Amino acid sequence: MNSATMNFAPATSSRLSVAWPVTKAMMCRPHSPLQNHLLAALSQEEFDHLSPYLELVQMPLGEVLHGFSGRTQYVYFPTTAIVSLVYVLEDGATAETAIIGNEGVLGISLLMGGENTPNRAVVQSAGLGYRLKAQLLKNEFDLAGSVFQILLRYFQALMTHVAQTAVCNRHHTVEQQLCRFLLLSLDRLPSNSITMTQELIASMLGVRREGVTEAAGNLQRAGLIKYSRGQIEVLARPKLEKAACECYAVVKQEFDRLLTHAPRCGTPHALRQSCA
Amino acid sequence: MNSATMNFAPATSSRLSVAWPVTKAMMCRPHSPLQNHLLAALSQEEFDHLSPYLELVQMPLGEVLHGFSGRTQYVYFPTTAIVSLVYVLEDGATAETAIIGNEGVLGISLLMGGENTPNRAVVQSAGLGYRLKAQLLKNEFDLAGSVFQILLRYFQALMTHVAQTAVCNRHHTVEQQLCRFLLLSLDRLPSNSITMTQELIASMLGVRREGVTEAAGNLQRAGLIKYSRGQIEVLARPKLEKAACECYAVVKQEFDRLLTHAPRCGTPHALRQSCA
DNA sequence: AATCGTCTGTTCGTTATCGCACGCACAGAA
DNA sequence: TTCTGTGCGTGCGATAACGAACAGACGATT
Repeated sequence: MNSATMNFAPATSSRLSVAWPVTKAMMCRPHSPLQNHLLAALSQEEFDHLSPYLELVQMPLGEVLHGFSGRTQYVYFPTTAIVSLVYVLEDGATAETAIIGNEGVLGISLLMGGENTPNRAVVQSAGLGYRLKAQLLKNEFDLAGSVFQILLRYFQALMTHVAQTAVCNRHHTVEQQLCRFLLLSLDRLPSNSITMTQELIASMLGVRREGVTEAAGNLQRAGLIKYSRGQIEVLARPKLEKAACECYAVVKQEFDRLLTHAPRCGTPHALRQSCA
Repeated sequence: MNSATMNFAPATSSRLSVAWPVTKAMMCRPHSPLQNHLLAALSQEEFDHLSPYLELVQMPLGEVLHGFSGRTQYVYFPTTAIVSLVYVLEDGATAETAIIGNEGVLGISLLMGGENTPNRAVVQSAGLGYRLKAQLLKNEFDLAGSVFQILLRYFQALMTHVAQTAVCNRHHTVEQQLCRFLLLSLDRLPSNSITMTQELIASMLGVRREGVTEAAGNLQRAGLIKYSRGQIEVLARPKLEKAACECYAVVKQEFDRLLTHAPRCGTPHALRQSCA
């Protein structure tokens, strides 16, 4: 078994052994479902219809939101949390195929006919999010409307993301992929700081922990990042973008292209309407 | 530049330099749109609505059905052809992220808001297919209905396929991936024979031609396959399935699960109605 | 202050794949 | 038949990543 896979191997447990707490910094700002771009992109009418059913939930590091066995009943709209779609091979080896943060929704495939998904969704960065009974959204979905259009656009962008990841896995070095990963994570976080151990990153990228150590060491010596015990700070983002493979830009551009009507996190509700 | 990528490097040309002809064997059987599983799964009413607009087209090897530049106006329903979604990196390196044959449709992402796709679709195995002006299907799509449900299920299965490929790229050997590739191709072909050079397979898998030569040689010595100058014959499919990584089975099962209502290729039209 | 668990740094031998080069075999054309 | 192009086999050094083992460094707990 690949040592980089140990994090997700204990399928019987729903959590990793380590969990970063939800800090006060995460809580002090007023939390609103509108921090999730998809929810923010709904029309006023559709949002009002769903909002009574949105539950604010903590999403601690390592929580497995759904997997092979559990019949998931919720879709999750992360606001400050980041979730990874992790495929688990028979031998326990893992690899991330997509990152879902405040730009997206987790569990959309539940709305498309399947009752479960062939992957696990693991919280990659602790934070908050809103969950919604999947059936409620499915009702909306079945009636079509703008919810429908938005979700489909998102699903397409997600597909691009996954596919680009596949190519990246084949052709790019660990260091390039680390840069891509950090940038994609950064785009879904409010600060320049990422809370994530090298061991966890390794299991996400599907490589050895030592490989991440070496790549991260190079980036740190070059002054692009600074890190210590699970805290990674990005010092020179432009340089990081140059050090990354093109996969990052491709995915980002595709998301921007497809989801430009979704306003950024924190846009006031009133303003939002002018976008419609 | 990776030598395995040369096949798709000349973006100015819409074809590879070599094209296998559409043989008489491909033409002698009566061709019907119902050989495509998605078309066959439509209700009688929806099928009748679309069928006047379906055009039978040849799909010669290497034809680029759509890419970055060309605004594609058609969706393609292959019947005997196989199309690969090929992602092309900046340096010209290529990797396939999905295979589309008579079980699916090419260009569905055009219906979901995007006008182009971030990949190229290259005919991997010459054959026939039906094309349809994308706008016509989009009209159906916008009105919802069972077309809608079917396409979404397919899209989800495709997503699984792509994602599994990403994992496979990361963790499995060339030989395992070759087996997976052959099996997935076989499932979309009527015989035990695959017409494909090792060079082409290499560019699909994103590996060197020599790597395919070595892996294929192993399989041939073990009696699983027999090949000569672009003709690959599968002699022992069960053994091939054992030699493949689990990615093949995962993808196949997911397609079966999501698309069980789509009858097999060649099912008479009358029978088809009983499935609705 | 001492201890312990976790995170990170480093080394070493092994392996898979790469990139390149060359040679052979077969099929169709001259 | 001979020539030529294409497909396939093989060998070789280089490289990236692997697997394993261990050492140091830091933080939290006692």
